[in-house]
Formats: sequence, structure tokens, C-alpha cells
Amino acid sequence: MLLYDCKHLMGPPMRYSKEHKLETHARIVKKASVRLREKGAHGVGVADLMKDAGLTHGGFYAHFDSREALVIEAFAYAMDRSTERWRKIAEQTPPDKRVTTIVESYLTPEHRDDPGRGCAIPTLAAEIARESPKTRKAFAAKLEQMIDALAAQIPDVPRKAARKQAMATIATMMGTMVLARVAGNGDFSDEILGAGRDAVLAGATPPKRAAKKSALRKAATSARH
Amino acid sequence: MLLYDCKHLMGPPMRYSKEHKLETHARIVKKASVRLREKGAHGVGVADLMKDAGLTHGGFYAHFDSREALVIEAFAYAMDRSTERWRKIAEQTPPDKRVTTIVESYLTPEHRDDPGRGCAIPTLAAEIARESPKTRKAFAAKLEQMIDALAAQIPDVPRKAARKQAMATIATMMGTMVLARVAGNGDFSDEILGAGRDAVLAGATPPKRAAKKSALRKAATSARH
DNA sequence: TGTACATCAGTGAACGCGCGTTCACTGATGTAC
DNA sequence: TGTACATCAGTGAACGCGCGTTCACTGATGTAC
Repeated sequence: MLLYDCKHLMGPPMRYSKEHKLETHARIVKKASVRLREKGAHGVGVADLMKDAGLTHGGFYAHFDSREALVIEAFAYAMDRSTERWRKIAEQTPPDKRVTTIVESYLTPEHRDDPGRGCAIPTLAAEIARESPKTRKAFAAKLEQMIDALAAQIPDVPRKAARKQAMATIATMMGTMVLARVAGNGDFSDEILGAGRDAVLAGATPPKRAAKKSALRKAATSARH
Repeated sequence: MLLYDCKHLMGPPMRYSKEHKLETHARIVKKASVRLREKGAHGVGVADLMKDAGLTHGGFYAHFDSREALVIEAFAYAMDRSTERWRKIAEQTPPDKRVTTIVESYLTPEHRDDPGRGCAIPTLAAEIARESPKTRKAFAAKLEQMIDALAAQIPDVPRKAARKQAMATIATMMGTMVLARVAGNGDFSDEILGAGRDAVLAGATPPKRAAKKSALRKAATSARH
């Protein structure tokens, strides 16, 4: 009896394994991050998002305070995956080619045609900017991390200048992606993609007098960003 | 009696002046274009949009086939205003300073903080890209007009190259604006605005070896784009 | 000039629907003994 | 090992609300005579 009470004070007994709920939670977030990137921050309902995770809508509020809370988590998840992906590309690329490689893997038709697995900024940023301060600030914090991650891959430039270049690079990449998607997936869209790519690459390599007419290597096989 | 029938065949008698309905229609479109830029393509209801025009929601379908039809018209209106504005700036600016002037009047805190009177691309493009093909294509057509209008202001460059530069310039400007809005309206946001501006201006003046450290003239007084 | 009247821009109640959220419940889990 | 039971992740019906759309109507307009 004493032992029983003691256990209780140390926390309730675990009927399900400790990780079970966390795994479910993570699964919802992961699936939602795809769907929200595909359909927009207001484009999918709670019921559909739960169905994607193999659940029914009733259980939603055992995992999240509100739909908005899931949007924040799903967005943060997508941004972390992109940032991580850039870091991985950087690891396996020589310093002077890192930014170029990141840009060339970003501005591809594959990325344009698969927003669900791509960068969250082109799909969600404009909507998020209109959301509550809480949501907007969560997004802004992730954006800042992304800027830092890209700035860290720019060699031989003072920190401040690298940060500035990273900001402009992300702006051009995401703007190009949005315009390319508005234009569809034909010639006009490809033209935009190419224009954006060449512009970033020209700005990204000023020490070398902006040559390199974009060898346009075959895009990375995965569209993930 | 003959005269009466004859008049009928030539069109029904006008009980209200011919322009009355057209004026109302135009007023709805104009007001809606502001609200939709502020709140997003799905952010305002038909009732609110009609109230903005001083009407009630019941009359809406006498003017538009559907809410989507208004979105298309309102968006087209906003894009035309921006394009026209760029042409006017160009008219009263020497050829070699036209793009610079347009960019500097676009990437301002005033424009960032007043999306309702600003360029429709940063606020609506990402959402429109997910809309029906009809809506998306209407947007794409207006985007192409905008690209042409900007390309026409780039001197001493072949048509194709000018078009390419115009695409990249618009992508960077609109991407910068989206990121700046996500970042709020403080230092971080101003930093993004500055980074975007300097990047476009560096790319926009390659014949002159990209000097001109941005004299950052006082922004145009109006935020309209 | 004055009266009757046809038109139709605009009104406001009502519709069906989908959404975010709540809640009483179920049934699988694994502990207590 | 076997049985009783407390827990709680997940279920599904129900809620209130706002939305896009419809529709019978109203009343200002200006024409016909």
C-alpha cells in the first residue's frame, strides 16, 4: 500500500508506452506539413488532416490546443527539414560550390511541381504573414534560422554581408518559385525558373566576376527542401 | 405602336442611366481589390466585400457569376494599377534610372505596411497558384503583362535578356516583400528590405559594374503599386 | 405638367454545407495482486 | 499464470457558426401618354 502511494507520487503509471502518444503526435505533424504545403494554411480541415494520419477528428484536441497550434508545428517541421537539407548538401559539397548547389537544387521543375515535399516559404509565407502575431513570430524565427544556415555556407565574406546575401538569395528563390507556380508548368514557368536561377547565381558569386553560364546539372532526385 | 416595337428591338429602354450599374460594378471590384490584398483571396466574405461598396450581399450575383469571378476581376484590377504605375514612373524618369526608381519605390516600409494598396503579387500569388486553372491562368496573363512592362524599361539590352531580367527582378522584389512582412516591421524586416533592394539594384545595373551604394532616396509618398 | 406603369438594381431572409470544437463513450493496454 | 481493474488514446455524434448562394420582394427610376 505504501509502495503503491509512493509510485503514484512519482507520476502516474504508464498504461501505454511512453513514446506511443509522441509518435502519433509526430505522425500528425509530419503528414499535416505535407498537406498544408499542398493546400495552404487554410486549405485543409482538421478532419482531413487526422484522416491522413490514420485517425478520426475527435482525437485532435488530445494532441493540439487548436488547429492553429498544429499549423505552427507543421510549419516549423517543414522549415527544419529544409534547413537540415541545406546543411547536408553543404557537408558533401566543397565550400565555394555550396550556395550554387543549394540554389540549383531549389529552383527545379521537380520542386515546383511537388509543393507538398518542398520549401514551406513559397507556399505558406504570404498567408502566415496575415496570421496572429504568435503564428507570424513562430514563422519569423524559423526564417531567421534558415537565413543563418544559408549564410553559414557563404565563404570568405564577413558575417553581416553573408547574412544579407542569404536574405536576398532566399527572397529570390522563393519569389521565383511562387511566380513559376503561378505560371503553371510549361515554357513560361520554366523561363521564370531559369531567370531566377541565373540571377541568384550571378549575385552569389561576385568574387569570380559572375561568369559560369549555369551548367545546369541534372536536378537532385528528391524534391525535398 | 410601330415606334414602340421598334425601340424594343433596338434594346430595352434604359430605366437607370447606362453607366449606373457599371459604376457600381467597378466600385465593388475596386474596394474588393483592396480588401483581398489585405486579407487574402479567402480572407473576406461576400457580405463584407459588398458592405465595403455600400451594398448588401443579396445583390452580389447581379454583378458576378460567383465569388471566384470577383476575385479574378479584383486581382486583374490591382495588377493593372501596378503595371500602369510602373509605366508612369518610367515616363517621368530618365531611361537609365527607371528600373532603379521602380525598385526603390517598391521595396519600402510604406509598401510593406500597406498591402491593401500595394502590389497584389506578394499578397495573393501563392494562394492563386492553388486556385482553379481559370483563376491561375488569369493571374499568369497579368503577370506576363507586368513582366513586359518592366522589361520595356530596361535600356540597351536585347528583348529576351530584358525579359529575363524583368522576371528575376519581380521575383526578388515580391519575395523580399513577403519575407519582410513575415518578419513584421522592425529591424529584422527592414534588414530584409535593404538586402533585397541592394541585390536587385546590383543585378539591375551590370553595365556600370554594379556600383551605386543605393543613395536610398526618400521613398515615394504613395504606397500604391 | 401629371399620372400610371414597366423595369431592374438592390434588399434581406433563408438554404445547405463544411468547418473548428466539444464531449460522453469505448476498448486496448498493461499493472496489481 | 490468471483475473480484475484503472488508465487514457482514440471514436463519432453533436454543437454553433459563418460562408457562398438563392430567391421572392421592394422601391427608385424614368418612360409612355
